[in-house]
Amino acid sequence: MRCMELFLRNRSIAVLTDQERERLEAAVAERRRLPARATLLDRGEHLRQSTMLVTGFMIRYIDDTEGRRQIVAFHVPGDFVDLHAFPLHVLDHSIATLTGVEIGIVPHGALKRLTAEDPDLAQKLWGSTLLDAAMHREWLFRLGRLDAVGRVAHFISETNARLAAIGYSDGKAFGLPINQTDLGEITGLTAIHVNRVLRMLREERICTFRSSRVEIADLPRLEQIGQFDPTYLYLENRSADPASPLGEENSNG
Amino acid sequence: MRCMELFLRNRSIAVLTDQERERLEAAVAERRRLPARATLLDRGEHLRQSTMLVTGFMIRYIDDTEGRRQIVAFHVPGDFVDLHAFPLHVLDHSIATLTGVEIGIVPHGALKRLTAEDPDLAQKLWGSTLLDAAMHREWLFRLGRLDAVGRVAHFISETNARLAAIGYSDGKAFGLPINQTDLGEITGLTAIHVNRVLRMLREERICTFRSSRVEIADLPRLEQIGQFDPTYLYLENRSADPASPLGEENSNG
DNA sequence: CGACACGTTGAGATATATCAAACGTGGTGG
DNA sequence: CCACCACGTTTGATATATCTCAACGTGTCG
Repeated sequence: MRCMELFLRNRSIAVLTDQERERLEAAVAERRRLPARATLLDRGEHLRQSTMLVTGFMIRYIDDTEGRRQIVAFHVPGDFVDLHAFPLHVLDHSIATLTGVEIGIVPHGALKRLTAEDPDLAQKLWGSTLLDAAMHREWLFRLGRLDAVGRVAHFISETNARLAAIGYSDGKAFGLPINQTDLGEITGLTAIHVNRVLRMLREERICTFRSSRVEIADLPRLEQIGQFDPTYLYLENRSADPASPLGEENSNG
Repeated sequence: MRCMELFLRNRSIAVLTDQERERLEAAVAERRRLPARATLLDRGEHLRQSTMLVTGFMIRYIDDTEGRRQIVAFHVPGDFVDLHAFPLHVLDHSIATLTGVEIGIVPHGALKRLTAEDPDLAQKLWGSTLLDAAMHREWLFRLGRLDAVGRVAHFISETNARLAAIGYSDGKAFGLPINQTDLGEITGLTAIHVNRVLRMLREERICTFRSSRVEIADLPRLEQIGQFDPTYLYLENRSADPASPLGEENSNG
């Protein structure tokens, strides 16, 4: 797949023209693979390039003084994982892979040229980083206002919607290559409590999460428990682009 | 004071040239006052302008289904409160004043022109919205990984650092015009528990918060309890710009 | 002076964390 | 092919942080 294939797919703001997508594709200097559970970069590093996630899953996180981490973002294919390093230069958090990934490297010099030449594209790139900020805010809501079940339900609902937008979920089932510890680091819970929450969701016939696969039995109920309202994702519609050649290749464990 | 006086003051990324600041100042179409505890805009509104906060304090927040709100951002003078509405058009949260405020209104048309003509300025504006995103991430860390005392200590430390950067704190005391309920909505706690946390901080001689004024007795201790590391604020240095004509005018109740 | 917002305190309930242990299960080496 | 190991999951018992409910105090402003 081409690097920029999924970038901003199905987002209502910042719809890329074919030409813009072409230009971004041309800005990719290098394509690389990384193994699962590898650190891409650490907090404080100075960056001269940004990373487009083409396949696989990544996270951004902040460690506390005892080394326990808080995951602050979960990334899916098509996410420009650290585009914010272009204006910011130094990042305040670390980035790691969850699965094996394919990434495209875009040098900041190329971005500088692109954005200087094309203010519309610049604004769309800007907008794409603000989608992450919108997600951060929703995560703040999740941590600050929802209880354990709500948080897990919210995360699953959100991920379902995001994956559906890029053709990785059919709307009720998808591969989610994380374990219960990760889920705890996302939702601010212990892995043990996550386990109990998952059992509850399973027993209530709302949703199951086993061997890296989510199956949603009762989506309305799940979204209601998570108080999930997808407007903050700025999605065009909630189904995948049928032109997008994505099948069942996403169930990686 | 001029509208853009404090914008990006003492931030290590995105240092504005005098000319850039002048241009932004010229883009201000209107200056306005709003009373305390007033809604500036509601989630979902379509915006054609953005708001520079000149004096006073504002918040951004998301309501849950029962109307309890989670504050997702706290804004101080010099913050471009909803600049992200320029690329995003529609916001996913509401914005309100805490105190009476003076604001400067900047039409998106003017921003469109400025950013098209001046890619460097565009990148700095972009960067300024990413500072908010960095703060969101730190807030996620706060909610996800810190206990009640830690969260309150972190917020006070952060606010101290931000206010010091614009000359509103001398490094250990500042006006903070919020009540304990607000503090609970920021830290994901009940007002009652915030009260107990504050008592603890007071009794331990770390910090007091009374009648809208914070006095920090033991800053290292406070910052350690809050695991506060200010790198995510991207501050040039931690003291105020001495050229900035700010005195004791900030203790509003 | 009374009303109202905000702060303070106490007692009890509850959600989540912690500690400890057992249970798969897939992968690896013998 | 089997034994074993590492990792993730599951469960139980107990501890603890925070919430909830209820009441009372305090200051400010009309």
